[in-house]
Amino acid sequence: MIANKKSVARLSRYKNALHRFKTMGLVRIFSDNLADAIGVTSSQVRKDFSVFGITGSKRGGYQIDDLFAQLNNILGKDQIQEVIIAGVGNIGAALLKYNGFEKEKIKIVAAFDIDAQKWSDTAPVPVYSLDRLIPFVNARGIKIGIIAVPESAAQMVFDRMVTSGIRGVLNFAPLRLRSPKQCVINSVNLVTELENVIFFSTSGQRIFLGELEADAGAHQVE
Amino acid sequence: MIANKKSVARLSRYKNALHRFKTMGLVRIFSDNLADAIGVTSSQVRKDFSVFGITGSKRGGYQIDDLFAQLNNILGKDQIQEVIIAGVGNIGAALLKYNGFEKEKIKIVAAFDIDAQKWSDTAPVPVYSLDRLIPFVNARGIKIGIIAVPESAAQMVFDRMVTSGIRGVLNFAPLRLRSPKQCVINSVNLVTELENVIFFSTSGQRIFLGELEADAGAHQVE
DNA sequence: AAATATTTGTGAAATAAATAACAAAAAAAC
DNA sequence: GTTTTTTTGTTATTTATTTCACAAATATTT
Repeated sequence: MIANKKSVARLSRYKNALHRFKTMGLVRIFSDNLADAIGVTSSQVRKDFSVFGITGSKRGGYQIDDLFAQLNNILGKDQIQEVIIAGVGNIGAALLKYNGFEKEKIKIVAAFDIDAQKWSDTAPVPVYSLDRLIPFVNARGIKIGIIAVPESAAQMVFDRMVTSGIRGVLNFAPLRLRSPKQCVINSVNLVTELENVIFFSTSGQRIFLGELEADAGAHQVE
Repeated sequence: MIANKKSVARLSRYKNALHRFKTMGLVRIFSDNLADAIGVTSSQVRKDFSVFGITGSKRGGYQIDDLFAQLNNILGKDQIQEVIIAGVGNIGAALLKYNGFEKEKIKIVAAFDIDAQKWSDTAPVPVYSLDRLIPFVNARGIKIGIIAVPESAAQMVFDRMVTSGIRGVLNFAPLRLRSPKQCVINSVNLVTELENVIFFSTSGQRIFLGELEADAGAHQVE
């Protein structure tokens, strides 16, 4: 099984589309439908499934419930994933309130901030001092963290996360994090994402965009 | 000039690193330094520059000020880009307050929401009824929009944006937008980004991650 | 029950992207 | 002023990803 980042991201998108097909009352689905729903080719869908060992039935397509279960299994949805956030500023606070995670069995169990004003034991998701990050993560065995602190604090926070046993980080700070220990990092830079839109919609680069059904989902409709 | 999404995203990252080098007092820089700063190879840096027609001096490297100006020029930073947001929920509100856009000459000039409670003419960035989106964008000639509304409203909002003349959209709703008119779409799905981290940090996929210095910046440090 | 139509699964081919390699240029050293 | 060293710019190579194409399988129709 040789997965790449894009194929995993697509699995997530298939699952999303699948959910909508299911609510529409469908029971089975074909690679063609999924392809159309997320904007890739049907070959791509089948190849992705092949990579992850997902199989359907020839001529019969895929049973939605079954496919859904397989995707959830691959994406680690058999159990709730506990996640922590460092930084309760604009982005951190938005993620805390965001209700899209819950239905994906992702649970933000705590947030940490340097600002005492933000601390709260009683909030729906408690907010603690950054000093409590390491013991908390250690004690709870949390493996995933989100970095939503300013750039200047990001490396320090990341170091603490890695020290405390976190193995994967979603990073919103615009810099390259470094660590002596192994840790998966996925960085999202909102400014860059917007700059991309600006570049491709204002430059004469139209021709090449059609092929740009890329990672984050950039595409051009005709 | 054959740009792809990744190369444009990297330009943005080079610029960021460059800014830090400049504040450190440096005047010139080599492809090696930039590569190290953002985590790619120096070949990649030079190749990117080559694609966009950026040149330095052999053995002399690049003058930071000059390079900075060229990058800004390519990324359309010679003039302020006016942007609107649809949806003032968690993510929309966070983006409104986010101060990372301003220094990139991106200005959010208005937001639109269906909820009258959120309307305000006097806020730093005014929030209007969604009904005012089309005339506002039309009158001001806005070309870039951000979609931060729930999935169920996203297609409708997108249609209005395209109708009103918007040519590029940064979309946070988890679905594929469709339009009969040409429009650049860049979709960011926060759940998917986090799922990616979870997948690669919990599965035994370590081996392939090293090569995964991908689009959104995912990488694994040793 | 046989014939037909459709869709999967997967290697092969094509395309795209990243890295390596190195000649040419220009600082720096001598 | 010549030699040496270093770094760019670009072409060639390698690696990664997507698409094509079609045999094999199985619903559906007759």
